Amino acid sequence: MGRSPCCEKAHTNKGAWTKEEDDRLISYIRAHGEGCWRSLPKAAGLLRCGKSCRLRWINYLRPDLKRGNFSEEEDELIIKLHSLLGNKWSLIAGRLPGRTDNEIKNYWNTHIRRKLLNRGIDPATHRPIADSDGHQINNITTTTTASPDVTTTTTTISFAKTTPITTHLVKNEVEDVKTCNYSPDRKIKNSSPENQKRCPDLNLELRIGPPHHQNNAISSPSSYIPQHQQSVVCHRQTLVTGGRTSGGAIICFTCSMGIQNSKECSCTTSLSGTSCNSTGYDFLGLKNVALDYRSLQMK
DNA sequence: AAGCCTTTCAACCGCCCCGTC
DNA sequence: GGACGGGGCGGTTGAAAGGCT
Repeated sequence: MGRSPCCEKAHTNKGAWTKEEDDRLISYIRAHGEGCWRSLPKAAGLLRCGKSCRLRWINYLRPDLKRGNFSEEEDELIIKLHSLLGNKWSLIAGRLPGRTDNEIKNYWNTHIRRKLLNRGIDPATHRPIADSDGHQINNITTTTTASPDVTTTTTTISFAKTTPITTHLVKNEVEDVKTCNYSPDRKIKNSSPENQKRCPDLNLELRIGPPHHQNNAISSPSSYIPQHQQSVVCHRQTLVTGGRTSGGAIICFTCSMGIQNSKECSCTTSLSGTSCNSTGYDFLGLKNVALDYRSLQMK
């Protein structure tokens, strides 16, 4: 027995929304707020599927939407987040106020993909595209600068036909992702074949800077846990080894993303008052201060 | 001007997760 | 513990707009 359809398809409109339908939806949500999407169309007098109403509201009618072109900063943030999260458009959208997952997804497919290809980067893997012989077509050089608080590595990627691209990576940011089977969304099965396949694609060749030495744990690239052994074990290792330190506090990557003490994290640090919170660790601009994972999803 | 091709993006579809009973 | 319903997500589609010949 299949599940019941979300709406009576025979009596619903499809396709582009009319101004009148938009007005009805807006005025209904203004009056009653977002609620049960299934019953909303009937209550609002719309011949639309509830899901269609939700989509229309979220992607187009919401008052806090930022319309217009993406800025260069937004472009780069999307690229960076995509390299870490993959096609998790809702999570990426959560870091771009006023943008929707659908909008970012479309923008990725129409603009950023091409932009990366022009740079000689495979948009799926974020790795340099190899030539027909399998050789990478670029040169990567790195320089490292150290300040008392943070070690910053500058990676310059040179292409034969394009201008150099320079990325600035804070020490161990990439390492955090490499070693941690981090799953910001519980839909990502850490141990699933799909995810295990995807993790190596997280720009891993850009692992830069000396490995982190903490608590006699993993200290060199060669001692990373083999991928097939990663999962909870890997995660716990990462809690110790993958995080950055600041003032002696060890910062769990997962905590830094605001997911501590969830199923993804069993470390003892707390956002609400101990090490993580006090450090102000800024991962991709994700200041952990008051960062709630739920807020990433925004919707 | 007309026809064809390409690009863009709003909207749909099907699946999955989670909460409730 | 299992069934069910609602909501959310990512992938895909197709109409409209723009560009090119």
